[in-house]
Amino acid sequence: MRPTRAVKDSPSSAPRPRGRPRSLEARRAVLRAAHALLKEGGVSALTIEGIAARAGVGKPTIYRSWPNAHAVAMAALMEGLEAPAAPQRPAASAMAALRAQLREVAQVFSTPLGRNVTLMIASAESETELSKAFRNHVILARRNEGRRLLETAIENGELRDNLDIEVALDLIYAPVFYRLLMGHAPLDAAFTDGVIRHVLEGLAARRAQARGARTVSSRKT
Amino acid sequence: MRPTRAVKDSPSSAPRPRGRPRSLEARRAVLRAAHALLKEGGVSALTIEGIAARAGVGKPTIYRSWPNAHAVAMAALMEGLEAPAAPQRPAASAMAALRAQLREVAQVFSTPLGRNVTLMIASAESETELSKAFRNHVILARRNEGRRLLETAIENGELRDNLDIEVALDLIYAPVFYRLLMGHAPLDAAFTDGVIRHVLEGLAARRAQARGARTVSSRKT
Amino acid sequence: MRPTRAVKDSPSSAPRPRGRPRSLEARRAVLRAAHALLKEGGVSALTIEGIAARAGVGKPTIYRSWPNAHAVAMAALMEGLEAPAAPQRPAASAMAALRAQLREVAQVFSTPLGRNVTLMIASAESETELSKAFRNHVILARRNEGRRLLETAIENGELRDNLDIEVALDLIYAPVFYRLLMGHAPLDAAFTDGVIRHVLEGLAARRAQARGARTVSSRKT
Amino acid sequence: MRPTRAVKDSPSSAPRPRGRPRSLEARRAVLRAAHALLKEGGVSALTIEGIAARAGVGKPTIYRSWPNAHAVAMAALMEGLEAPAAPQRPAASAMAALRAQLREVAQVFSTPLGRNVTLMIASAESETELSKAFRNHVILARRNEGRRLLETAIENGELRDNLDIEVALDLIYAPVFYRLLMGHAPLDAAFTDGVIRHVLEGLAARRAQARGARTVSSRKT
DNA sequence: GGATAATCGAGACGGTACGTCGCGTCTTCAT
DNA sequence: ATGAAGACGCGACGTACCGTCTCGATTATCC
Repeated sequence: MRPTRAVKDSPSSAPRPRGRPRSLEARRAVLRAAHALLKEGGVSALTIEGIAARAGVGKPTIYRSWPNAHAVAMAALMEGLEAPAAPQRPAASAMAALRAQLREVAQVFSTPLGRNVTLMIASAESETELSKAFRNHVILARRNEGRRLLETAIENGELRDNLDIEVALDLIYAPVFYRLLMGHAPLDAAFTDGVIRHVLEGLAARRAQARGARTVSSRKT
Repeated sequence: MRPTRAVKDSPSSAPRPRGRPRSLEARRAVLRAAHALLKEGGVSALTIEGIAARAGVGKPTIYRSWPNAHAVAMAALMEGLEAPAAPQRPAASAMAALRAQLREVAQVFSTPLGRNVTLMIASAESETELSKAFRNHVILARRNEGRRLLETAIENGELRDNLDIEVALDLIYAPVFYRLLMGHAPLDAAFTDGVIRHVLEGLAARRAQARGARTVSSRKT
Repeated sequence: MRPTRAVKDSPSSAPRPRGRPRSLEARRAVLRAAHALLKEGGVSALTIEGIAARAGVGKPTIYRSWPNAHAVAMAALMEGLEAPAAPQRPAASAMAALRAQLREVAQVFSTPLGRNVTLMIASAESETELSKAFRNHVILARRNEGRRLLETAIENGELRDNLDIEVALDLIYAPVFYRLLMGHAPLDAAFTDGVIRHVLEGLAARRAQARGARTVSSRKT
Repeated sequence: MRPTRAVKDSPSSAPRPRGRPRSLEARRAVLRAAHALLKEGGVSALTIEGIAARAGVGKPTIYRSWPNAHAVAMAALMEGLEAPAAPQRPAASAMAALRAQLREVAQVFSTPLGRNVTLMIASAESETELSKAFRNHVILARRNEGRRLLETAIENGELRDNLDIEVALDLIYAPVFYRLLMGHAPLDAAFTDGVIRHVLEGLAARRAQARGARTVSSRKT
C-alpha cells in the first residue's frame, strides 16, 4: 500500500521532504469542493471524481493526501465546523450558559451538513488517526466547553459536587444527537431546555419519597 | 457458483411444485444471506449482487420485493433483532427493571450487528414507510417498554409525577446510543447504571435533601 | 482472471448459455466505433473509453467480449478487411494474376488503416487465438490465394516444379510488407512488378539463357 | 514546448553553455536502464517512470535529452545493436558471404530484443530525425553491407549485371523480417538459405519453358 | 571569490485511460 | 407467467504513467 503520508506529521520531526512540496492551494480547493458537494447533495454526492472535477484537480492529487472520500470529507468539515468559541454574552450562571450552548449545538447539528457530519463520525468503520481527530474536533470541542461549565457550576454550588462529570456530560449532550440521528421526535429549544431541566432536577420523587429513590439507587452497582 | 436450487429441502413430502411457488423460499434465502453478510462485513459488504449470489437468487427477484439494499437489510434485521420479550425475572421495582433493561440494550447494540443496525437507522436518507417501521421495531419497542416502566414507577411513587416522560426516556436511552455511535468512552454496565443513578437524582445541588442525595451518590462511582 | 468467454465458441458444443444473450447490436456498434477511431487517429487513438463513448456502450460491455483494446481492434478489422474474393477479370496466365494480386495487396495495405492492421499483427505480444485468427484472415487469405496461383503456374509450366512454395510465397509477399513497415523506399506498382520479374528470373547470371533473361529484364526497370 | 536541445549540436560552434553541464553518467544510466527494461518486458514495459526509477534519475533529466520513451528506446538500442562489422572469415564467394550475413541477421533479430527493435522501427508514427537515424543504423547498415556484396557478386559474374539492386536487396532481406513480424513460419538457417537459393535461381521454368516465362514477364509492366 | 545559471535528484501537479465493481433495468430460457 | 441467470448502460472506484512544474542542492562558468 502506498503511504498516503499524513498531511501533517509531527511538527518537529520533518526534515523537509525531498521533492516538490504539495500545493496548499490544491489542498484548499479540494476541501472547498468537498464542503460544497457535501452541503448540496449529502454524503452520497461526495465522490472523489466529483471533488476532483469541481476543484479543478486530478484524482491522484486527492489520493496523495487522503486515503478515501470519507477522509476528505472529514478534513473538509474540520475546517468548516469550528466551535463558536466564546459565548457571545456572558450568562447569568454556568447552567444558563450550558443551556444556551446546548441550544446552539442542537441548532448547528440540525442542519443537513451537521447531520452529515454526525453520521460520518458514527459510521467511521475503522479508528484512524483522522477519524479520532475529527471526532475530537467536532464532538469533544463542545463537550470540553461543557465540562468547563459543569466544573464552574459545581464550584458555584449550582451542582452537587459528587457527580460523575463524564456521565453528566453524556446525559446532557446525548439526547440531542439521539433525536438528531433517530428522528423520532423534534429537536428544538423546548426539548433542549427540557433536557437541562430534567437532568438538573432528576427524575426521582422528592421529599417523602426520597427514601424510595435512595433505596433503588443504593442497590449494588 | 452452482444454482443451489432448493435452499431448503422439505423432507420429500411435497411432490407439488409444478408451477412456481418458490417465492417465499427465495425471500427467506435473501433475508438470511443479507443478515449473514451484514454480520460478516458490515454495511459496506451488503450489496445486492452479493446477496443474490449468496442466496442463489436472481437480482430482479430481490428488486421485486425491496427497492434497494438498504431496505433488504432492514427487513433482514427486523427478523433478527426481536425484542427480548419478557423480563426474565421480575424486578424488585420498576426502576430496577429499567436498569436491567438498559443493561440489556447496551449489550445487544454493542455487537457489531447492533451497531450496524443503529447506523442504518441513523443514515436512512429519506423517511420511507419501511424505515419508519424499522425504527419503530428496533428502537421504539424498547422505548415503549421503558415508557411502561416509567409509568409504573410514577404510580409507585418511585418517580415524581410531573416529569415529561418523553424527555425522561431520551435521558435514559440516549447516552447508550451516543457512546455507541461516537465511541468516545466505553459502553458497559457501570456506565448504564451510572446513567440511571444520575438521571434519577439529578445534577442539581440539593437544599433540603442534599445529604440524602449525597449519600446515595457517594457509593462507588 | 475473468473468463472473457470467446464471442464464439465451438459451434456445436454450446448448450445455450443461461442468461440474457449478448447484444449483437452492441457488439456491432463497438466494432464500428473501433474501426472509425482506428481510421481517424491510428492505433494510439483507439482506447476502450473512446470506443465505449462513441458506440454508446458501457465499458464493461466491451470487456465482456474482448480482453483488451488490441483484441477489439483486430475483431473490428477482420470485418473490414475482407479479401477481395475473386479476381475481377481473368488473367492471361497464373503469374499475371499473381502480379495483379500483388498490386492489389500493396495498394490495400498502403492505406493508413492497412498499415495499422499490419502493425497490429506484428506487435501482438502473445499468441492468442484471436491474434492467430486475425493473422490468418488478413495475411494468409491472400497468401493462400497466391499459393493456389503458384500451383496453377507450376502445372501450366510457367514455373519450375521443384521450388519450395512457402519460400516462394515469402519471396513474393515479403517485400511489400517490408517496404510498408520500414518505409525505406516507395511501395508502388513499379516495385511490385519489379519484385515479380526478379523473383521469376532469379538474380544469378545465366549461362545458356542469359540473353533471354537479359532481354526480359532490360525492359524499363 | 521546450527545445529539448539536441544532445550534441554542431561540434565546434559551442561557446560552452553557462550552467552545470549535463551528466554523462546519468545519460548512460538511462540508456542502460532502458535497455534492460526493453529486454525484460518488451516495449510495453518501457516507461519513463520505470527508466527513471531504475536509473536513479529524475524524470526531467530524461526529458531534457529525449522527447519521449520511444526516443530513449531507440537511442538505447542504437548502442546495443551494433553491426557486427567485419565478416569473421572471408567467404568463398560474395554470395556465400551474403548467405552468411543473412543467417546472422535472422539470428540477431530473432531475439526478443531484436524483435522489439524491429517493431519499434515499424511503428514509428512520425518520421523524426531520430527514427530515421535509427532505421538507418539498424536496418540500412546491414543492407549497405549487402549492397556491397551484391555489387561485388555482379563484378565477379556471380550475378547478372542488369538487375535492380534495390529490389534484389528487398528480395533478400524482406523474407526475414516478414517471418519475424508475422510469425507464420519458423525463421532459421534452412529458411534463409532457401531464400538465397530461390532468389538466385528464380522461380521461372528453364530451358524449354524459358519462352513461356519470358512471355509472361514481357507483358507490359 | 562571489554571483549567476543550468544541471541534478525527487516528487507533486493536472490529466487521461486503465480495468473492476456495483447499480438498477432489461431480456431470454426453463420450469 | 415466474424466476435464475446474466448482459445492458452507467458511473465511480483506485492505479499507472504521461509530460510539466517546482523545490533544494550541486557544479560549473563568468565577472
